[in-house]
Amino acid sequence: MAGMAVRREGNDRPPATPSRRKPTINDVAQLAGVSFGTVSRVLNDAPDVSASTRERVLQIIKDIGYRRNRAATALVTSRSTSIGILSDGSPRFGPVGTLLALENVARKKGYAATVISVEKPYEESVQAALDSLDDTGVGGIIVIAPVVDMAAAVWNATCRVPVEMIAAGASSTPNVFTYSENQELGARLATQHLIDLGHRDIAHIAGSMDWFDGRVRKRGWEATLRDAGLEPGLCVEGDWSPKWAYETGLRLVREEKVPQAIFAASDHTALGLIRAFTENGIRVPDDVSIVGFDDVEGSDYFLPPLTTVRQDFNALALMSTEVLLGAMEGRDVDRTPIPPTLVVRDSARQASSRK
Amino acid sequence: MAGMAVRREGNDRPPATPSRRKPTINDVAQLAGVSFGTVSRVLNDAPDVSASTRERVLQIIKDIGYRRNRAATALVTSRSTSIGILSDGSPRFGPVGTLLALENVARKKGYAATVISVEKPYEESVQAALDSLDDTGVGGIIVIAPVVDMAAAVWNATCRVPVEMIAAGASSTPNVFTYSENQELGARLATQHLIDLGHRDIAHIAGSMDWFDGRVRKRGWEATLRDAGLEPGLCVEGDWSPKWAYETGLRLVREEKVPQAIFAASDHTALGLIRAFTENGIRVPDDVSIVGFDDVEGSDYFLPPLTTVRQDFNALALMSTEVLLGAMEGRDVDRTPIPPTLVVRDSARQASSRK
DNA sequence: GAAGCTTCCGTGAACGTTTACGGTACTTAG
DNA sequence: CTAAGTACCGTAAACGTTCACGGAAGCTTC
Repeated sequence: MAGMAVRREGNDRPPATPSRRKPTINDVAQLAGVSFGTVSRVLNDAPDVSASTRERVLQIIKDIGYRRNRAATALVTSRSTSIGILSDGSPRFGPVGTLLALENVARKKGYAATVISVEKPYEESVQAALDSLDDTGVGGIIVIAPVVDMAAAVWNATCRVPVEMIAAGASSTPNVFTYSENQELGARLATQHLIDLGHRDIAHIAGSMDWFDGRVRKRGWEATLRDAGLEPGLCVEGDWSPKWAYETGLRLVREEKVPQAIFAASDHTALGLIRAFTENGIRVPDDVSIVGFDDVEGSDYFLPPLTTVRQDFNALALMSTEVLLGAMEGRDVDRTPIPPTLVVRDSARQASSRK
Repeated sequence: MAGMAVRREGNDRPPATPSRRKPTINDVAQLAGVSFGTVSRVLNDAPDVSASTRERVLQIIKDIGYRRNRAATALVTSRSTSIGILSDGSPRFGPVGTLLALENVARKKGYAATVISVEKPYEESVQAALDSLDDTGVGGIIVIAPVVDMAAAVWNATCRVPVEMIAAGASSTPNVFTYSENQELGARLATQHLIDLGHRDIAHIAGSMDWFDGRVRKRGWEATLRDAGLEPGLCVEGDWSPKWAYETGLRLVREEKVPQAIFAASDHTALGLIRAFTENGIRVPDDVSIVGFDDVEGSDYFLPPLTTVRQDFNALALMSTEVLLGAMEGRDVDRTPIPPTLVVRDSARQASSRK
C-alpha cells in the first residue's frame, strides 16, 4: 500500500487550541453545577428556576463570556431573529438613506440585518437574492425597489417569508405588500409652492420614468396644476443625472423655451439646470424659479441655495420595519404613508409682474 | 385497523402540509431513493457518487426547490459563510460607497453580508456590535472606521474572529489589521496640481481632525508643500460641512485673507467656500483656484465644475474583502493601498502673473 | 474462484440549542 | 402520618446538516 497518505491529517482534533473555543451552554452548566436545561431556562428567562440559581448562572455567563449560538437556536426553533434588506446597487440618495435607517431600527427591535444588493438584469438576480436571503434564515424581507423593473421582478418572484417593498406609489399584491413615502404629496408641495409664488408657466424637468420616484413626482406636478385650473406646461423626462439636466437646460436656452418656473425632479437635476442657465446669463431665481427634490447634502449651499423637498427616511424606516415585523408576527398595523416636507430656500421667488 | 387517526399523523410523515414546510435533505433522499448521506455528498460535490445518482439527486433538488439550511450547516461545520460589516451611522459619501461595494464583492465570493451601524458613544456600541456580529456567526468583520474615536474603540475591543479596519492612514495592531486607500497620495495629487499651475500661496481648508480622512489629507497637503520647498500656507480645520466652510469663506473675505489657491478637504467644503466667494464677487477659478476631494455626485455640475480627487471604492472593497478572506482562510495577501486619481475640471486655473 | 481493488453508498455520531415531560424534595392540609 | 401540591431541576429527543467509517457489490488478476 502506497505509503503516502499523510496529506489529509484531519482525524478528530478540532480543539487544537482549547482556549479559542466558544463556550457552550454545557460549559456554563458544568461551572454552575446545574444541568444545561437549567441554563437554557435562565437564558430564555423561563420560570422554574430559583433566584439564587439564576443569579449564579448569570454570573458565570458573564465571567466566561458565554454567548448563545444563534445557529443552534435558529435550527431548533426555526424562528429567526434577522431580517433581510434587498436594495438595488445604485448609490443614489434615497435608497442609501433608507438602508441605513432600516438597519438602525431593526437592530433596536432585536433583529440583525443582512443586506444584499442586486444589479441590472433584475429578473434573475432578484429571485436569486430573495432565495439566498431566505437561506440565511431571515424572517422577513424588505426590498428597496426604486425602479419599476426591479419591482416587477419582485412581484414575479416567490418567497416563503413575508416580503415588503418600499416603492413609491406602487401597489400591493397578495405576495408582497408595499409601503412608501408619499412622494406625490412632495411633488404637490413643490408645485403648489411655485403656484403660490404667482407662477403660471410651471415646467417639470422630470426624472426617469423607469423609476417610481420619477413617475410619482411627475404625477404630483401634473395633478396640482390641474387642480389649480392651470394647464401643465413643458415636461421633459430624463435620467436624474446633472449631465442630462445640464444639456436639457442648454437646449431650452437655445430654443428660447426657458419657462418661468421649474419643478426639478431631483436636486441633481436642479443642479444641472442651474449651471446651464447661469452660464447663459439667465439668473436663478431672478429669471427662473426652481425647486428641487431630495435635499441632498450640500443643497443648502448650492448657488443659489436650493428650495427643495425633504423626505424623512428615519420615519420611513421606522414605519416600514414596524409593518414588516407586524406581518411576521401576525399583527396588523397602520400603513399610511409618510408625508415629506417642503424646505424653502432661495431658488424660487415671487413671480415678477411682467406677463 | 383503527380507521385513521388523523390528528397528529406525525410518526414518520413529515408532509403534513407538504407545501409550506421547507424541504430537507431527507426529503430529497427519500424521493431519490438514496440515503441522506449521498445527498449530502452531491451537495458538497464530494467524490464517491455515481454520475447517474448525482444527476437524479440534482434533478430532485431542483424540482422540489430544496435549499440547504445554513443554520444547520453552520452548526456542524462551525465555519461560516458570511462576513460582518460594521459602519458608522453617518451617511457621508465615503462610508456608504464602501459599504455597498463591500457587500457586492463579498456576495460574489459566496459570502453573505450582515451589516450593523454604530452611533456616537462608541466605546460601548462598538463592542456590542462586534459581539452581536459574532453571534450571528460571521467568519470575519470589516469595520469602516472613518473617525478616530471609533477606531480607538475597535482597537480596545475584543473579538474572536478576524477584524479588518478600513481607516485611512491608521496603523495595524495585533488584533486588528488596517487597510485603506492612499488618501495622502490623493491630497498630494491635489496639492501638486495647484503647484504645477504655478500657485505658491496654497491654503488648506481642512476637514475634521476627528476623522482619519481629515488628518491624512492635511498631512498630504503639508508634505507636498514642504517637498516643493514651499512654506505651508493658511490651514483651518473644520467639520466637513458646507455650512462651516461657507462661514469660513466669509471670514476669509472679511479679513482679506483669501488665498491664491485652496485645497479643500472635501467637495462639500469646496461648495461652501465657492458660495462664500461668489457671493462676494470673488470669482472661482479666476481669482482663487480650488480643488476638492471626493468627486461626489454632481460635483461635475457645480459652479464651476469642480476639480477634485476620486477614490475607487470598488477597488477598495475588492481588495479589502480579499484581505479579510485571506485572513479568515489563513492565506496572506498583498496589502498595498489603492491610489486615488485626480480629476481635472474647471475650478483650478493657471496662476495669474501678478505676484 | 479467491484475494484484493475500486466504486459507490448507508450509518451513526456530533454540532448547541429548545421543549416537553418526568422526577425529587419539600411544604401543607387533613 | 399520608396524600396532594408546589417549586425546582434533570433528561431525552429533535432540528438539518457534515464527516468519518464501514460494507456491499463489481472488476481485475493470478
